[in-house]
Amino acid sequence: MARTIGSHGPKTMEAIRKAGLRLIFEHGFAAMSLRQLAAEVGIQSGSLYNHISTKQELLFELVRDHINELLRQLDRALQGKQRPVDKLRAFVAFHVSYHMTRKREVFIANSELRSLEPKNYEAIVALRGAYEARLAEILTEGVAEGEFEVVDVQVATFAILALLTGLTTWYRPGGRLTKEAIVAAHEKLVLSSVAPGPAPDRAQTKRPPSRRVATRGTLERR
Amino acid sequence: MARTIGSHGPKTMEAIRKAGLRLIFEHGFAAMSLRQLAAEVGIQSGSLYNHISTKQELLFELVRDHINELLRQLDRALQGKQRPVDKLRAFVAFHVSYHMTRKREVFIANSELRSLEPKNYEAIVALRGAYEARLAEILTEGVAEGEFEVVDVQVATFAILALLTGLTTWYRPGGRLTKEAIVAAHEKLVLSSVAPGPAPDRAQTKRPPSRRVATRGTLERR
DNA sequence: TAGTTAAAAAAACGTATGATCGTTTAATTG
DNA sequence: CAATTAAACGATCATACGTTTTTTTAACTA
Repeated sequence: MARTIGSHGPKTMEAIRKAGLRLIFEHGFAAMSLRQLAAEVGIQSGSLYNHISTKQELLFELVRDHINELLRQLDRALQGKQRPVDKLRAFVAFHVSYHMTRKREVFIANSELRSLEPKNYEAIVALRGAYEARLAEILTEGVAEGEFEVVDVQVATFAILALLTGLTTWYRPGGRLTKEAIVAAHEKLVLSSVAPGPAPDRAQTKRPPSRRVATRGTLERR
Repeated sequence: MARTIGSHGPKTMEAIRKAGLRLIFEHGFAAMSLRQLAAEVGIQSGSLYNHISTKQELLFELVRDHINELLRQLDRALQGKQRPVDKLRAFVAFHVSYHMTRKREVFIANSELRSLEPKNYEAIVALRGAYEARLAEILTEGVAEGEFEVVDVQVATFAILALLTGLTTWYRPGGRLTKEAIVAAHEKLVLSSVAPGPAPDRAQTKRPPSRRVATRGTLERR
């Protein structure tokens, strides 16, 4: 017995990616074995090599394709928006909605960078940088036009991204809140966080001078 | 040749923890081998078992002790604070300052939950819940006293924690910004994010009705 | 100082891993 | 329909893993 009746390359590849995504999410890249993955797909582990050349390639492509799709859809969501506040709102709505359905990919893209080989790592970091740049651009414009106020654009960019992405750690479909409520909650948080003007109890608090800094800095991600 | 001259249990244990922290951070728990760890410490891999009983125990204790320390110091930072806004500011300042020095622990505590055995996992999740509860409590009080406004306390809690913790992914000592500037940037973001009142351009935006919800929900973490 | 405990080295155990390779069958192509 | 390609099976390779066990030496204790 050899080739299974009904086998079809593209279909098997899809099953591999789907199972890989789940197993890496649940166990981690290193802890997922190819025997485990193959069993999940319904083939023998040696057969995986008809579809992927290495285990590393599977991880790389899962992460890369996720980020590429994210960029594609973000650009679509931002289309036609002119004012920074509209862009930011669209960014938030898109990010939250999209990430509700990509919990696994996001977690893996954050936790498995270290499992990527150097060349792959660099490619992924560059893609992530492109996504971050879009938000930084929105904030920079908003600050320049007086619509936003932040202490530091780069810090705000990373912080807001973290805030928005954090939902993947707790969100589950069918929970207490509707998708719309969650989007609304994040919109309020984010749009308020960069709103010009005082934070609570300015009259009784000492705050650093309000500085509007719109420069890119030397901050690095790990 | 057997016992090395100058060996001292507590000291070796500390070296194991330190090396373990770094290697797990850099490679992941599953990808770090005990031979690698032992080499880093300067002993043979079998000798590790004089100090730890299993590889799993090492991970568990690293994560558990980190969170316990976090809780201890948070409570100290909140001491004497009465008003919600003061508590929140103290929370932010503490969280940001503390996490600047615990980048590795934090990343591991977030990405290696899945590497914990069920019993250990539950213990850690409970500890994390205690930390989250402290922020949720502050927000709830603030909302009840009219100092804060959020769409949903639980969502805001998780979002703010994510925002504050996100710094560990990019912060490096000696970067462009001083520690104080980073704390200030986060304070502005967080305190503004829960500030009562309008987000930018209320006049031109449709927003959901402002609801002050202070209930605990059924949200779950992964 | 003899006995005990601690902590290391060294070797081995039982099991597991990513990947290779040869064979077999199914599907496709001209 | 024969030949080719695709995709699977089954076995194996070379290496690695967490852990155990025995031995050896250092440090401590009474």
